Amino acid sequence: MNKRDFKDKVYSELAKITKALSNPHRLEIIELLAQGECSVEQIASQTNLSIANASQHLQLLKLSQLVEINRQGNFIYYRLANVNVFKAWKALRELGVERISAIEKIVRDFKQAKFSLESVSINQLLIKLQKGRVTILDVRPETEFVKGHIANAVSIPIEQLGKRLIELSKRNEIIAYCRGPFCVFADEAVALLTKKGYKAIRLEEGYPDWQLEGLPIEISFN
Amino acid sequence: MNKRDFKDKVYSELAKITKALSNPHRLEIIELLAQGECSVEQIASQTNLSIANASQHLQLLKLSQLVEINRQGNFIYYRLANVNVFKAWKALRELGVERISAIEKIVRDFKQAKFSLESVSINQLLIKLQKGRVTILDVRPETEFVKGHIANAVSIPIEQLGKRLIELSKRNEIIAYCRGPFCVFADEAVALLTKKGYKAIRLEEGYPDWQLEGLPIEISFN
DNA sequence: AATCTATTCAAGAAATGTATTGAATAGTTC
DNA sequence: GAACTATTCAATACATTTCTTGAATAGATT
Repeated sequence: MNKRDFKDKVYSELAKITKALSNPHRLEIIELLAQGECSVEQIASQTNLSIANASQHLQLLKLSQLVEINRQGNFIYYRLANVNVFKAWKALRELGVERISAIEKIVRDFKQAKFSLESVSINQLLIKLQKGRVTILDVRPETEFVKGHIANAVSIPIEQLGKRLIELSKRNEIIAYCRGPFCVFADEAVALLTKKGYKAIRLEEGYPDWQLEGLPIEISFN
Repeated sequence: MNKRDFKDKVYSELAKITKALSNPHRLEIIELLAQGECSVEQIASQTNLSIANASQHLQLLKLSQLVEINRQGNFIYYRLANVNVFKAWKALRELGVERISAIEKIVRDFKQAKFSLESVSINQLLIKLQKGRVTILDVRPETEFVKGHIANAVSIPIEQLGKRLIELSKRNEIIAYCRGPFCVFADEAVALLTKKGYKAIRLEEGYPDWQLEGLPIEISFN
């Protein structure tokens, strides 16, 4: 094998992995799995794909060793193969947000119509926590909260928030978080809470980013 | 715009950027540009592409805002748009090296035949530097050395190394480096130096990794 | 063993990505 | 401004990716 053949092989393997990531549905699946493992059906319904199509994408991700499976009863649960998968996803996300004005514009257009554009970063949240008087609110679906959440966070899934406001104290500032910067659950929560007279702001990043930093998390067992 | 449309748009933009990276030639081009800016012709010859084909790939990278151009006289020089492009490339590289045994195997098969598999990391090099008695040797083409290199490194391009051994002292340990983990210039250098009685080992990472860490570099002007 | 259920497979149509070729362009030099 | 040079464009052929549909499979439950 000469040097050129060697290079061609290495880069084409690398491209295979990158190709496995370079599809909108698979990127969304990666973000979803970063919240915790999911069955095929859950993935399909969360991402608006047919079951067969979701399965096909998952096969491809599995082939590229980006996800792994875990059979439990009738269900097959998929999860990210390891933390580097999320790291690569995050690097792409940051590249996207920074470089491609198209994404920024899409996000701004969509949010500006309905939501505040303000947010706090993980580091800013840590400072606020030291000072106290903060409620961390997880507005993802409860299944995701159960699989792992920021330590001491309260779970009120976004679609229940309207009915469960009473559980939140007006004396604390509320920091709402969700799956990540492209997820609007937290924006919806902040919009509702602000309207009802709460002081609320969203966390810029999502649960997987918090977890990646090695910050304290909790997992619910039942 | 509803929430589903919003997600579809965001992820498909993100996928576009990722697609721009997901081709073996474009990944190789990114790595090459991480060494410093290059003209189309240089890129084509380094990557074994036809000029027209290299140009086509570069157009695509430019369209995705991953690279930028700088016209000087007759030549158009391409460079990475910013450091996040290299960061994303690095994240993919690390994902690849760790997850895909195929890459590891290709690297091992190719190198084991000819080269030592030993290497030092950037951190290990920093420790060695404190102790002294180390020569840092840049074996990339001189054009790349000129565009930026590790501070105090000596430049002897790999194809001149045989004739210029006299410039190196046998009293120092020689740390050879090149473009990155997939580049074999440093391995070739270590093989030659070891054969000639020098104590030599390669740096695992490449110049762009060193630069990304914010470690001291030098740029030659002329 | 028969049935059920979640998931995967297989085939085909449509869309997208890639390399090659030769012509076109835009800027430089004479 | 004519000739030159580096780069890009355009058209084509070919390969790859993606979605849809309906059938197949593998494991769990009865």
